Amino acid sequence: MDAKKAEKISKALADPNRLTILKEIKKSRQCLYCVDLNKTIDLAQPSIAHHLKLLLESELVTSDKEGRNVRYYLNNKLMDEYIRFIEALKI
Amino acid sequence: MDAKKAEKISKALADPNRLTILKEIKKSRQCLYCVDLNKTIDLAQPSIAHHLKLLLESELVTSDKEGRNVRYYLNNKLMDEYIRFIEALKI
DNA sequence: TTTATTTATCGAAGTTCTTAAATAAATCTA
DNA sequence: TAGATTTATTTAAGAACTTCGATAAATAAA
Repeated sequence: MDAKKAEKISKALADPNRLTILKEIKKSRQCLYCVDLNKTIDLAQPSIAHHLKLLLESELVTSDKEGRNVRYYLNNKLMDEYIRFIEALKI
Repeated sequence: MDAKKAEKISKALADPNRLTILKEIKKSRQCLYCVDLNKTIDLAQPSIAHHLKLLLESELVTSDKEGRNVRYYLNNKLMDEYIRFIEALKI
């Protein structure tokens, strides 16, 4: 992973609501419907949509559509790559 | 590590110049003088001082003074804690 | 087909971040 | 002590980010 990618992922992780979203996806086991987040997180719907978009753009999460719902998944592989980047910073 | 701390570290990592600084500290083996960064990074001195301050506040780096110079060190232990936080996000 | 539900987009306001010039503070050297 | 070097602080401008209301788009349900 290059620094530009690590920067983007770090940015995606640098917000309390986005960290909460990631935890919620994990809690939901494997996937999560967007509509459920609206109940959990105290933000207006467009704000949540915005955060999900950033998470998707960072590729930390993936998604697919099921009717009018959207399912979100954690990208464990990318998280591992990010971890390896941080590891490589260490002495 | 709690989410608030992880958020702060993520913020510290979410900038290209700060990532470069971390790499330079690593490259310098163990420690780095601030004055050397001014030669390596194409930023004004106050900007570099600002980034170093953020890195110190995140605790990703530590420092000590040697005369009028300042030495910077990577905080490997905190990096490990951060890595564990990311690990815990995975499913 | 009309209505309801879910998600996305646009635009604007407020906040935070990045950067650098000016300058101060600390310490070294001559 | 006077001047040079290194680092920190203040202030301000511009860029980027977060948030939400309004609204659009897509699809499901009645």
